[in-house]
Amino acid sequence: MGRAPCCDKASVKKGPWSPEEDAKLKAYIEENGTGGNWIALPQKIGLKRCGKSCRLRWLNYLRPNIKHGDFTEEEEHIICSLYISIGSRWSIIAAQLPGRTDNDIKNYWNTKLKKKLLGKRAPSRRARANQELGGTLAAATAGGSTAAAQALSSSALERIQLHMRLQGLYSAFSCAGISSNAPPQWPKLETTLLPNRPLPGMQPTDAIATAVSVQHHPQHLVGQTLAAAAAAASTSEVFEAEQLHPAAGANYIPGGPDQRAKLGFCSSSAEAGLAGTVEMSSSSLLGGFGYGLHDELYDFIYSRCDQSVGGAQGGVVPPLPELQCPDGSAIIGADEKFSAWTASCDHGPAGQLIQGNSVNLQDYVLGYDQ
DNA sequence: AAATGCGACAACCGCATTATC
DNA sequence: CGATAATGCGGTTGTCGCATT
Repeated sequence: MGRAPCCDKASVKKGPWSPEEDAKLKAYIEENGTGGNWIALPQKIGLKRCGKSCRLRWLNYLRPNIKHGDFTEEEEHIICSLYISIGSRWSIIAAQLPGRTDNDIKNYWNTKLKKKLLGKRAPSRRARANQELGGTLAAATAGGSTAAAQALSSSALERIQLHMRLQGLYSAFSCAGISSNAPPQWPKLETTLLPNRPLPGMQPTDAIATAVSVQHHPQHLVGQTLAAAAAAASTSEVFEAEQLHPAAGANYIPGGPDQRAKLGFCSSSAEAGLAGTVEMSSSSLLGGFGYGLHDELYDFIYSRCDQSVGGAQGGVVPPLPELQCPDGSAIIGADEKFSAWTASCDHGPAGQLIQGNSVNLQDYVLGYDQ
């Protein structure tokens, strides 16, 4: 037997909200609040709407201080950085951008930012490229974990591409001697793959809990903000753990160090001596089983490396498998090859944004706190 | 001028989680 | 402690307007 519907579909109005409906809902909530019961609210005020619909309308459009459109460059930075590190956890990302809703950010990412950063191509070419990339990834693991590569979600591929693109761009700028003294602004995705990682195929519940580690400068507020966001995302387990293991700092990942992978971004090496750490466990952030994108990446990388280069040694990130550029122009493997390729591509505005190897979240946070 | 394609965005749907009884 | 209801969240769809053919 299926789940009971939250409302009577037949008697509920759907589609765009009228100004009258908006006014009714807004007036009631401003005066009385939601009353802690969205389901009953529409009946109270005579709206033929589902409670969920009312909630969505209020949260996304009617509540005070909502901003729409015109995302700033700083906001784009934050969205990209967080997307790389935690994926499509839009509510958490939205928590970093006051006035923005998860729906807004999601739409902005899907319609603009993704294309901007991953490169906009004609649909047919793009579709072909994705197909080729997927096929190449699968082929790269032939004889090994082909299934693991094939199982790599489109979101994972997207983030691999974004990561590679950003790193490629960074390398290109570094090689050119640009911005050597400029403040770091973009994340360098730091992947620390620890040894003794269980092999793919084990039960999800045994899978490694991946942690996103955001290290920050002591006086910066980003930690507080991230902490608030993470707390809101029910990651209190990690924070409690950190309090219990203060000495462990950034290296503490619940569940045992020998079965952990860490994938995230950190501030520049010039900011070494970091005092605070915020960790978000992928077991809560990336899915119920703690088996999410990072694990997919790990599976993919290691299913290849275990055979070809003997796996990771000493926490060194193995090179990504050889890939064919989406336009078919080159076979790429090592970062420098990809850098050369990306440098030759049309990066659009994103290219102007890449200047360093880290992200200065505190600047944005301070700005929005004003 | 009409048809078609495409991008942007609002809204819906279903699942997961949390709260309550 | 289990069942049920309410809420939160992310993916997907529908619709509208603009651009192109």
